[in-house]
Amino acid sequence: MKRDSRLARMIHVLIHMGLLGGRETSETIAKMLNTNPVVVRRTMAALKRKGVVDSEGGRGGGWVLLRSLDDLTVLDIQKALDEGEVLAAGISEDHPACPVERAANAALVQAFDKAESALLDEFAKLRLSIIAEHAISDGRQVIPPPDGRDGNER
Amino acid sequence: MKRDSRLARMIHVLIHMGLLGGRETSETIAKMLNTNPVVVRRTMAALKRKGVVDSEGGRGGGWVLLRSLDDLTVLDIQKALDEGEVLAAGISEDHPACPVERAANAALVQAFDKAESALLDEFAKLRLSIIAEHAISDGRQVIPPPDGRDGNER
DNA sequence: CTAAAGCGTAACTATGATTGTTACGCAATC
DNA sequence: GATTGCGTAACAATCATAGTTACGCTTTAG
Repeated sequence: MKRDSRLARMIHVLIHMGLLGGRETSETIAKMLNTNPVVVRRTMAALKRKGVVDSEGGRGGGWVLLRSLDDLTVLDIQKALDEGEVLAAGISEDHPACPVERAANAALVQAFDKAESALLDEFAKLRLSIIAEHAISDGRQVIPPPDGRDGNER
Repeated sequence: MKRDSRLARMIHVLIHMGLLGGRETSETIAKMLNTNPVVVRRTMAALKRKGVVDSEGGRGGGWVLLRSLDDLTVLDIQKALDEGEVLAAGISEDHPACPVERAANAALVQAFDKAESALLDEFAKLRLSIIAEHAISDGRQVIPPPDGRDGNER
């Protein structure tokens, strides 16, 4: 449990939902992510607020994808999750009045901003539909283990 | 205590050392960073291993800068600290055999790599001597508080 | 040669973030 | 009315950075 994997997990799930095309319960999605339903609801809630998915309670309920995979980019998901900074390194706040600290921070922030722009530009280019196509052509190469497991069960 | 601030702190310290030009004890440096000497030694140890600074024990000991500010870039410090990944987000490892997860991760890694390249490129452009110059001209603008404090004491 | 100054480290605690888990309330459907 | 499923609160587990205390070793002043 080291880095933030919410973006990766949500992309994974949304593509599955787009390919399956129906309604998935948190329980089903939890199995895709090898976790439990509460974690799924927690993260999907952000996507619901931004209109990417919707949920219905009660019998026969679950989650539906509101937009097509072709209409979603990784950037859309990143923004919908509104996590904080994307970069792991940060500035220092030991002596805010020290000119040296201020100059060092200013230089770093400038570099971080350029990197973040580059990242978001790349994210904008990544359509979920394209990733789905790659998954399908990759899936043809993958020989699943006889029992359908992948060595990652509890 | 949120993000990794070691890079920012070390740049701050090295510029001070370059400007002062002498030998600084961990105690003195700790005051610059508003922390204590053990934290300083811990982080400076990495820079010592890479030949950026050297240390001497015993009376009159302390830390010396081995290279000039003009010969050091932020990238040099970043590499010397050999921290792990620079990016906060990561991939998912819930079902390594799932083609969708694999495709999603592959797309993300590609984007992360480009952003990291951009960041390191920027770091390579940032010479510590330039940052020091900015600090000096900024320092002329800053009117220090009468008692020399900056509101960040313990 | 003794004492003080400094680095080098181990060990432990504090803090914060994500993730995992349990429990319970509410809505919808059979 | 019983089951299914979302919505949340509350709490524990895990991990990384940072802070702190303690002790050993080396160097130098006197």
